[in-house]
Formats: sequence, structure tokens, C-alpha cells
Amino acid sequence: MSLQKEEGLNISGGKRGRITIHEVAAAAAVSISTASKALNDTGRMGSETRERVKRIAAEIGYRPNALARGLLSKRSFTVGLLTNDTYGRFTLPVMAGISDALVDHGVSVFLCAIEDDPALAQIHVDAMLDKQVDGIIATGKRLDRRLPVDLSNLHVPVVYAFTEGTQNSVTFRSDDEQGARLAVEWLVKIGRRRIAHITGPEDFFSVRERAGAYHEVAGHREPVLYGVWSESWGHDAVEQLWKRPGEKPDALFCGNDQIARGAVDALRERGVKVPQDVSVIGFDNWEIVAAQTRPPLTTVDMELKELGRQAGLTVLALAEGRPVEPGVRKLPCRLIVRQSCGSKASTE
Amino acid sequence: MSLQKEEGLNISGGKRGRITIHEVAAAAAVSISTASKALNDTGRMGSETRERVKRIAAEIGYRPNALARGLLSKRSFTVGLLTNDTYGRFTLPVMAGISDALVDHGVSVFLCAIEDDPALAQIHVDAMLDKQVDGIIATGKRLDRRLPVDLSNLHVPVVYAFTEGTQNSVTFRSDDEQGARLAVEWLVKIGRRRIAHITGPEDFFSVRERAGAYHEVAGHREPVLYGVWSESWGHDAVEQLWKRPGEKPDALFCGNDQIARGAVDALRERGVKVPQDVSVIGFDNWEIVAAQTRPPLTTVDMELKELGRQAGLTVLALAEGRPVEPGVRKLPCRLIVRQSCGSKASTE
DNA sequence: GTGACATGAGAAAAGCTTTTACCAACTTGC
DNA sequence: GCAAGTTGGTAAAAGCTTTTCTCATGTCAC
Repeated sequence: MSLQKEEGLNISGGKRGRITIHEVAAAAAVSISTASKALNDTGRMGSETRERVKRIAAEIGYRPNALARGLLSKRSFTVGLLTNDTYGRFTLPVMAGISDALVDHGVSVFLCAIEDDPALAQIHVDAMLDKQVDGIIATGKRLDRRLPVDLSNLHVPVVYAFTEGTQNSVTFRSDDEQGARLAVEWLVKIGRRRIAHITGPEDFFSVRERAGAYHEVAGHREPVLYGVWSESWGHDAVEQLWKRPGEKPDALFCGNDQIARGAVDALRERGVKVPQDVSVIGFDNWEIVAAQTRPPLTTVDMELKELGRQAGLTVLALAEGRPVEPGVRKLPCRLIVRQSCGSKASTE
Repeated sequence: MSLQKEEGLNISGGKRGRITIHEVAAAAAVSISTASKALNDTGRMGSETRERVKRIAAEIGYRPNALARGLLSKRSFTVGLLTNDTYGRFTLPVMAGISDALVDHGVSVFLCAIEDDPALAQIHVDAMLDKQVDGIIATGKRLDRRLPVDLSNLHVPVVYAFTEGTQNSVTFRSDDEQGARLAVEWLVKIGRRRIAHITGPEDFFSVRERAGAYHEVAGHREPVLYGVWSESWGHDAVEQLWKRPGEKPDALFCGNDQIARGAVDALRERGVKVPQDVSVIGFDNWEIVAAQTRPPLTTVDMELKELGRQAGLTVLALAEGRPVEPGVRKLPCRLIVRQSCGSKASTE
């Protein structure tokens, strides 16, 4: 036996294909326009008629065809999410936030993963435009890089989230400076004084921002170690720090959770106790890394879901013609306290 | 200054809104039907006319409105991907495969993350049906669980990928038995004899399948340790094994990469060398875990991207009315060799 | 009883594309 | 010279919904 589209019983029982407003009108013995107005709560008609049409529509399971509706209203109730973040580390929470914010408005999301491939990106953008998306949200894995496609002169609104936008666009990003301050202030608050900073490549804007905030709060007593975003770098950096003569740091502020994890592992191997001897704090709150580290990492969450939510609401506002101030919106980070720092009590 | 939809210069320069086939027809001084036939390579007309229309259409940047097209053709060139895997561990590769397979056919993908919430799932399904999706692909995080929504009597084709399907449906899944066999046979091949199996909860179908294959290949000399899908369980399991009196295993086949990572860490802490003393092999090839473990994990890849690709092509075939045999299709896994097992040479 | 007005409902157009049916002009064959 | 066929193109319908305009009926005031 083989499967074809039309197989299986047709619940709605109507003639082949979907059930349209024609069926509703016929079943209620009214005209199509009356049926439409009844269902949309527009126009004038007897409330008895309106209720009857609604009831019958519900009974026979009528659902309006969004294509036809979109053709007329110029709204497809669809937005596109363009991303070059293949791991989904950043895209997934952003996507969850967008979807969460828009599902109530009947908006669905096309996810288009372009892997830094301009041609692929263009294909996806064209496909989305053909499908009359109400707007596009561009997201990436880096605040200071553009997607490999120009979205600046589309005739649909574009919102940037966690990627660099264009002049006069709306961009949402995390406030890395504030996040870093949150982390370092926490370390200070629990009594740490010799706080080192192990982080990613210096050419990342967010790395420089975080390092700047670190210096502001912690001063310049300990060095900043720039490297790459990997566990092994965190591991190596600890080796470097502990091989140096003189006093060792009593806290590590790491540029992301992977680095933090590598650092924690290196400390354990050296017999340095976390958090008793050294507090370690990460960045990103990537659950799979942060929560599985022993001890689980205290870290900074960039609130990407909230970021996605706001990006979604903004693109919706623009699609509906509501005015939105252009500019870069920095969203605050949040400190997630787990066990890798100890607390004021436990370090005294 | 505030942004509204219509701002920015309109490149196409036409009157407000998109440029339609009317504009093409007018610019080429032909009727609309002629323009349509020219662009679609249908109907009869002079090749000179056809070329001229095509050229002009390209010049003024005409792109057909997919909504109007879909209204007529009953094809929206859109499919929905429904998932309850919030981490994206399984969904992302599947999504990448689907997108990869379908982008060439002009098909875009709605991603709908429902978090085991039946109401949310229903909302998303309804929204997709309203938008006339050509088909739905259901995917999850577990082979032996259903999504919390009934997709069996929709009038669009449904394909299941990495989640349990319904009677008479098409389901794609990884061949975990073959994957497990691949892993254990590799351990045997490099000379290991005392192979233990540390894995997840026994109520997972795939856990039982993998354990079955393990027993077939390795015999019953070493125990199977069932637990949970976490690093700490991998860690604890090694403790258990090494605390027992008698000979220790010389290889660990772990139910996933997280468990394997926990096991590797525990072995290192005990001073047991990986891979010299003990070979460790994981499952999943979750890069972020497997590649960052020290040493990087040899593991089994479930080829989820390929799975997604096939699911995408299948739902497309069904949407086009091509016949497809129902049933469960098991796709082979692939062994990814890194450094956690050593090789025949290095263990002799 | 009639002009003004409110009410309830339907006809038709619009939105954009594709497809079918058709028409006019031209060619061919005898 | 004319029936038959070919060629190049157009008009119109269909697909589904919403919106505007129109119409018929009933009510009210005077």
C-alpha cells in the first residue's frame, strides 16, 4: 500500500479540499459577504444572524484561508528569521522569544539558516519576500558582524537582533558592559580582590566591552588574557596564571561558559578548590555547559529570549505601520547564581 | 525621527507597493495572460515575444506573488516543522537537512517549537494549516514518544522524523541498533575485551535497542549501567565500576556524549589514562560536548541532517501527490573517530 | 400618507496569478 | 479560391476573502 495526499477519511466531509466561506454561507443560508461580516464582527446585521453564522462556521470547522486573506490585506502574518548561527546557541533562544511573542498575534516564523553564504542568504530572502513576509528579523552569533546580505532597502521592515544592523535600523543587543559589571561586582561583593579576566579574541567588540567594564570595576591589578572561545583556552589560561610567580588570583571572570569550564577543570586538576579557593564566573548561561560543570557555573545570562520577544514585537509594530524609534537598544543581562563562586558567607 | 514601513527609497520606483505582472505586461505591451505564459514557459507565442517579456520582467525586478500563486495552485511552497525539543539538540540538524533539501524547490520552513504543551501545539498546527502549508514534519527528542498533538487526520501530508509516528505514516529514525553495533565492534576491533555500557534510562526505547546490540556484540561479560543522560551520571558510573573488586573494564561504551564526558573526567581523576588504559566511546556526536572533551570523543553520529533531508524530500513528494510507501525507515549511523579510543596500533 | 432615516443583507470589486477558451490572421494543400 | 490547420495573442474565469456600495424593507415623525 502506498500513501497519497488524498488518502484517509476526510473529517470535514465536504467536497474535496478545504471548506471555504462559501460552505458557511450556504449552510447558514446567507450571502458570502454576510458570512464574512458575521465572522469578522464587522458590518451591520442582526445579532441573531451573526451568532447563527458563527455557530455554523464553528460546527463545520471553517477556518479562513490565510493566503486569500493575505492577498487582500497585504499582511501574511508571517515573519522571517534569518540567521548565520549554525550551532543555534544564540538563535534558538531568540527564536523562542520571537515565536512566544508572535504566536498570540497569529504570526508564524520562517527560520532560514544561511551559513555565511551570500548566495544562499539571497535565495532565502527572495523566497521570504515572494511569500510576502510582514517583516524580517536578522540575527547572528556576533554583535559586531553583519549578515552576508543587504537588507537595507527592502520594502518590508527589518529588525536586527544580536547582529550588527544598518544605519537607521532598529537593533536589539545585550548590554555586555552591564553584564560584565554585574559579574565583577558580584565577585567583589563576596570578597574577592584579585580577579583575573580570561576571555575570547580581542577583535570581538563584546570582548572589549566586557574587558572595559572589568577594568572599571576591578581596576588593573590582574591581567586580561585574550584567547579563543574554547574550553582548552580556559584550561591553558589557568596554567599560565598559576605558573607565574607571586600571588594567584582568587577569582576568574571568564568570557564565556566554555572558557569557565576549562578553567574550573584546570583548577581542579591543580588541586585548587572551586569555590573555596577561587571563585569562577562565566558568561552566556549556556545551560548545557554551565549547569553540567562541577560545580555548576555562576554566569551571566544575556536574556536572549527576551531579546527575541522584543524584536518580534517590534517587527510586528513596524509591519502594522506603528512608528518605532530607530537605534540600538541594549537589554540588561542577568546574573545566574550557581555554585562556582560561593557566597559571601561561604568564603568568610 | 521614527521609522515606518514605507520609508526609505523605493528602488523599483513603481507606484506604492510591489510590482505585479500588470506592470510587466504594460511595460512589454502585451496582455497579462501573455506575460504569464511567457514567464512560465507555457502556452504558444513567438520566441521573440517570450524573450522580450522575460527580459523586461527581469529588468523591472518582477517577482510573482506567492500568495496569489498559492491561492490558485493549492501549493504554498511552505512546510511546517513541529518540534518539542527545546534545546534544539536534535531539531537543529534535522531542520538544517530539511531546509537544505527544500530550498532548491523554493520551499520555506515554519519552525514551531511547542514545549510539550498540547494547547500551544494546536495553535501552531492551526496557524500552519490556515497558511496552507504543503505538509508538516513532526520531530522530537525521543523515538518512542509522540508529540502532544494528533496529526493523523489532517488533509496535508505528515512525515515523522525522530519521533514516533502513527499507523500508516512515514517515519524516519536513526538505526540505533546498527549505531551501537558500530561502536562496540570498533572497540572489539581495536582489541578491547572488557567493554562496559553506561547509558540512559531503561525506559527509552533507543536505550534498550543500543543495549541489545551491545550484548550481541560484546556478550554479557560486563554489566549495563542504566542511569540518566548527564555528565554526573557518567562520572558516578565510573566510580561504581572502579570501586567494585576484580578486573576493571578496558572500554566504556556510553549512551551519549555527556555521559561519556563525565566518564572521561572521572577516569582522569582516578589517574586512568584515556585512551591508553581505557577506550571511551560516546553517542550523538554533539560537537559541543564531543569535540571539547579531553581527549576528543570518538562517537556515533546519527546523521540527523541526512534524516532531515530525506524527511523533507518525502513530505515534498507527498505534497506533489507522488506515492510513498508508509513505514519506518531506519537510517544508518556513522562512526566518528576522534582520540578517546586510541587505535589498534596505539593499544598494542 | 409620505419623506427621512435606520436596519439587515446582498452584489460586486479588488487583490495577483494561472489556465482555459477563444479569436483573428496567416499558411498550406488541392 | 477555399476548407483546414497553425500561429500569436487576448479575454475571462477561477481561487478565497474582505470591503464598499447598493438595495429593500421597516419605522418613525409629521
